[in-house]
Amino acid sequence: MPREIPKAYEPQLIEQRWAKKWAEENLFRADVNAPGPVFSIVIPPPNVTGSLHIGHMLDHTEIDILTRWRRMQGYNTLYLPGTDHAGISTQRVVVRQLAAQGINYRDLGREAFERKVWEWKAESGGTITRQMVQLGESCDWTRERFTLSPELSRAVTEVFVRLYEDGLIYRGHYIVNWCPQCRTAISDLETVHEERQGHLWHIRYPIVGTNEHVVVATTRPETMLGDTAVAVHPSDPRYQHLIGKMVLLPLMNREIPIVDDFVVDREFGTGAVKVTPAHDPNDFEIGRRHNLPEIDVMTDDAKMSAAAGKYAGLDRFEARKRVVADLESAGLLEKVADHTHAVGTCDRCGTIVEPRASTQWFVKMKPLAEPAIAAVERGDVELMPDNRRTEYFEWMRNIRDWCISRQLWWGHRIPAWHCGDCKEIIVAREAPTKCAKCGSGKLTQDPDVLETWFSSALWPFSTMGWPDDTPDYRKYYPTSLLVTAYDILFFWVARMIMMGLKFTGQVPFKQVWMHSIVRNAEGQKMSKSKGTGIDPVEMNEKFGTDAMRFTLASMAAPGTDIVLTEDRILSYRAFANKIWNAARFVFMNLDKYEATGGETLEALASPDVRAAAPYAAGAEVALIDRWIFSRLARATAQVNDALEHFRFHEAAHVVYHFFWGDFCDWYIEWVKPELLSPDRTKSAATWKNLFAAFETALRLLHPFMPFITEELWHQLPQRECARSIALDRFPKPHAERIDEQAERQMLYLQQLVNFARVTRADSKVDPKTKFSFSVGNVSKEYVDIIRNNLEAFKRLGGFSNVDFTRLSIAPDGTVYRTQEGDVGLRVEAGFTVDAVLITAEVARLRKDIERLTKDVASKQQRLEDQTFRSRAPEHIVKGLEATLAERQSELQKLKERLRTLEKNPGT
RNA sequence: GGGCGAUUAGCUCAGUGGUUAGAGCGCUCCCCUCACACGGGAGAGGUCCAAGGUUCAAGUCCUUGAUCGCCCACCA
Repeated sequence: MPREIPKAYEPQLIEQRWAKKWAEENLFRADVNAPGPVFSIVIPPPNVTGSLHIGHMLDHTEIDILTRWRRMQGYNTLYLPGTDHAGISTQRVVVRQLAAQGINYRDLGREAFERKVWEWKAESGGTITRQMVQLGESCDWTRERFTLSPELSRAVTEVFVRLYEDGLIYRGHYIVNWCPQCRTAISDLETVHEERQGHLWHIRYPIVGTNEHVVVATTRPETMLGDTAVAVHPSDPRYQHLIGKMVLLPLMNREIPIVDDFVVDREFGTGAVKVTPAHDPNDFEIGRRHNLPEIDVMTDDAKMSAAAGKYAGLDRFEARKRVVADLESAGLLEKVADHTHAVGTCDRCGTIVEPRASTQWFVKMKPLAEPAIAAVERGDVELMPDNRRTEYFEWMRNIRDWCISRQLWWGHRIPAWHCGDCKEIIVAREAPTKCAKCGSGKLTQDPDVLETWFSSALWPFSTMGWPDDTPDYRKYYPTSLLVTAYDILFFWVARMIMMGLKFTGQVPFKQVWMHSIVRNAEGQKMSKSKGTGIDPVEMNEKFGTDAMRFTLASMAAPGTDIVLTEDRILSYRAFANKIWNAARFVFMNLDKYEATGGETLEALASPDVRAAAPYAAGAEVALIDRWIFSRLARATAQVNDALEHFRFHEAAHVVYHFFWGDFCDWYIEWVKPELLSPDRTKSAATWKNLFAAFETALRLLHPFMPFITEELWHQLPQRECARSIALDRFPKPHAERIDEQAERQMLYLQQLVNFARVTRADSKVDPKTKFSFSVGNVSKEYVDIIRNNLEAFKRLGGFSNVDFTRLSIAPDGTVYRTQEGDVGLRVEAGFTVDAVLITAEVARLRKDIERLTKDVASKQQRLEDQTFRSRAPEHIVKGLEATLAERQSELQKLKERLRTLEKNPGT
């Protein structure tokens, strides 16, 4: 029955179909009872608000390639999908949406708002998982997780309570980074420092009871409204006499002391610093040491508060202008200098963060960090690439306590209750009914939620059912590998290691592979919101997911960031098209073969066709078949090795060149006529070999291009694992099929064919022009090779006949060149050599001679060098000697050829 | 202020101390040959950022510098 294969490869027609089927059939469902070593991997959970961007696509491509590869190798595989509730991001999205409807979320109230978010999540929260299904990612959808689900929330509460009980969580009043837009505290990591052009204002503070003043310098003049001291260095001679005196705070007319403190840098500014304990981390510490009051002069949304006197109600930057203007008119502004400094901005919204004293929950990190450092030092967790280890250690050794509370409504509510009567704080797994201390029933739960990364830190074990001891947990934890971009090493990876060790006593994953970030042509991080990104969904629709995956894999070399361009994707789409058409060739010929009564398909389709390859038609296996299976075995081994080491680009490169270069350009072209040969023995053997090679190549390609390989696989008359190629086995490296001799001999024939093509191209004759080929002083081995492969050799080289009778190279040859050592050949062409050929040939000869002469000279010199001979390993010296001999002989022949041409330009 | 990375063909990038430094795209020439013009064939194109050093041998290791980029950092 003829197979219907559309002429052009159209990924749109096949990808959706398979994606749907794979998901519907739960094809990639993990089974704890299945045999094989475990390969488990949890997805870095994308934001539930999100849609797939190019970074996810890279991440997921790498994960899916590895997962499919391991699965095909017989591993018990789990790729666990899920999403993150993404506290701030999600809340912002819904707040904005409500605002668009004219609703202020605060008016709605907490519970109603939370309901709105859940509604929103139910409606539009699944975008990214839908996209993942469309991409055909081989994850187990029955195990999909969400950080804010009841199950995972239970794990979060458990962790919080235990950390609190262990004294590792505390509530305290400190300076935190406050985002006035998100109206919450954010962690140090969520604060992005940006260099900004600003000013340094020098302000005179009059000293009480004198006509003197002290000049302080500040980048944030509006905070002076909250100043409670001026500080100088204890041993600064300029200010010794002022320590202990009072200054009159301008504009506020408040008397504040001059204190001495070691943190003051005498070199900076004037050496005197205004102290605003409520709005600066340094000042906060000074305030603590000197018992200074804190005056918070701002509100949650960074307007000036009542404490700012007449500036109350102004936006902080407006207040800055007014304060500066007022100081100036009071004659208290000494000077304004340009000053570049780092300004903290909110990771999520870009708003300038306000350092602000506030009461928050913190995790004490040192005790958690120590074992996590040790685990990486021991190699229990392998961080790769290696240079990331340094970063990790550096950060972990200088780790600071982690502010985990957020003034948001969307997230895990902190499991702490405040007693309205005695102010006791009760941290518990379940809501208490009365105060543990005073028995009061007036308990209110802490309003704050935990920051998103707190629950993410538990992801590798919370997803496995922890704190229960579940079969999944026992089977798949610790996970085998984490694949993620390097930019969340601190946010996520480090915290997972700490939490994993603390709560499971094990590392959460054995290996971490941190890949690069994808950038656009301008080198910026791709971002949908900035419009600078390549949208992977669009690209997938345009070029196909397979092409997109292959492109990303081919560019995923470690070290540098990836710059993605459309023409690159296009070239891998062409590769997919090539695969498609190779398959068409196979299938069309198979139809013809069947129609002419060829061997039954059963023979070809037998499961062990691939195991027993290569096949012989007669007494011996043909050179071409030995060769292709050797190449295939080599490619397989290389792919395995590359993937073991996360060298996706190398693996992609290998399969690309195997399939296109070896399989299509040479193998298929070579065996073409034999497929329909009337000699049934021959055609049957050829078919078996072609089948085995093609089918194996599809399996080799499958992890990289799952859709096209699945589609074509199902057109094959194969029987084993008929359900999906993804459940079949990955090719074996078959070391016994690697055949150096066959590869060398094939290379020789390829060179001869290539030589004929060059001659044809240079001479500008009709490409169909046939040459007659004559063998010169070719050794018997190679004469036999030509003889044994005569049909293909003549066809691919375009030779009308091959003359084996001459035993020496004729001096009147039209074209003459050497290839293999002493091997020569001669081509007689049935055309008149014209000037173009001569010119081209002479030019090339001269160039080659020049290059070779230099090369030979340098090699001779090397070999004469006694130090080289005595110190270099023997195989290097021997190799060099052999190469030199080869080059010398080649050079000699080129020179002869040049002389012939010059002497006899007419021939 | 620390730390990290990059600099190789026109472009985007590989390159694991060793013998003539590679790929894809682009470019030039020829070919719509019955799987594929998303194709076939043949080419051109590189003082590997600079200067020193280590080594028998350096694109590769070391030092310094230049340029670009990133990360970390409470200097007002």
